[in-house]
Amino acid sequence: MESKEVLKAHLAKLAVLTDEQFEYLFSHFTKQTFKKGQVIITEGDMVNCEYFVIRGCLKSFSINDDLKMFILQFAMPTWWASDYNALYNQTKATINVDCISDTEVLCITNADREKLCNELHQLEHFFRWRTNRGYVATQKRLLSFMNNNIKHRYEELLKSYPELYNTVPKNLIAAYLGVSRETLSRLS
Amino acid sequence: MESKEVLKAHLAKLAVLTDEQFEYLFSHFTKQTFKKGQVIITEGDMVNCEYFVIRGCLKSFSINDDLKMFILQFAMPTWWASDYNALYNQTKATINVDCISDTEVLCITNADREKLCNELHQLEHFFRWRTNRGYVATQKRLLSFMNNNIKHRYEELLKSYPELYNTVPKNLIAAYLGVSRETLSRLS
DNA sequence: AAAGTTGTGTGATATAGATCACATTCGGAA
DNA sequence: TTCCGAATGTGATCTATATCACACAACTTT
Repeated sequence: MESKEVLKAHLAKLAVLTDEQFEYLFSHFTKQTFKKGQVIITEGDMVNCEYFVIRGCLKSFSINDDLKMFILQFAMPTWWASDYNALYNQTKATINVDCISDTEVLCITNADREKLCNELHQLEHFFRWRTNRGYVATQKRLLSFMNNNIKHRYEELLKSYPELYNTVPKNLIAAYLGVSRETLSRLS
Repeated sequence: MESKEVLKAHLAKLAVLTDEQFEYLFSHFTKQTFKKGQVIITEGDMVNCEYFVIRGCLKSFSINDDLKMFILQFAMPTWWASDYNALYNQTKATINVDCISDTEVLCITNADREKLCNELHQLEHFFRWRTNRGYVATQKRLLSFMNNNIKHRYEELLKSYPELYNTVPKNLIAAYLGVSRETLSRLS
């Protein structure tokens, strides 16, 4: 399936758009490809775009003062990624985004998204629901952190995203779960 | 200031609405008052409404298998609260909401919010941005959990919400920060 | 004012997970 | 095919925080 079709099918789940409307909004996206390990957003830089993953896998992450990495999000195909704090508030990035594997994305600027949301009520509806879902998912993750032990969280993660088990090295899974790779390895 | 004025001023920060439009949407809200300790949402129940706090303070929280409470959110005046996971997906509540002090709220049903968002593009815009902010705030909290020690997180919280220091007992602050009250007490 | 209830401080001990150290396996590049 | 770095497993400590236990202060309620 072509990237255009992937986006169209994705939008159709939450928004009703005519073909003309879709063609119009699609003209605001640009296709980009990256190699494994390439960096897309670097801490400290300004952020202008968000990325819709077509193929491959991204991670967004931060490095703390002790040089420990924490992964905020993996982004598999049909997921969106950016530093939303920086993007929405037009401030410098506080997180990084890079490629876990060779990746193809569709990219749209913050300004274009806002313009399109203003022009197309249905698109504003789509983006409201995308954020609603992200908000609820992040709250759930916070609750899981506080309420469940690591083993439980690991099993929960693998149940929700079985594809991660083979795609993503264990040290990255550990960085997502917020434990050391040694502890993850000892789980069972 | 009357509750109607509070909501109007709050909406005006992100949406442009005529007086008629505001009156129309306000007619969908109902005013409710609760006493300190009263429960608004109970785990396991269905959730139909979300609440805009006018006066007082709410907390949303979960209790895990070890009977430990984790506070997902405090809701001070002009904050919104509900179990959004349950509300958006029309499933049973997994968190509780109750009153830290005597509280007055404006209440709107999920169905009415969706209806109004569909009728008024500007309101959909408002709710998209409200969730955007909530999403970013929750991500920041997750990052702070992983990257900062308790003392740092406590100071960060008091800097962001100094009113909590005198309003909310320390055991609840501990439950929000995800530490025992003893550890919080030993901090400085 | 007495009595219960809720909130807070602090010592002693227990424990989950981090950290350090090293061995082993695996997959890609020369 | 060999070599090197990345990924993984596992033992031996270390440490931050939880847990238990108690004292006391600060409120409500009667």
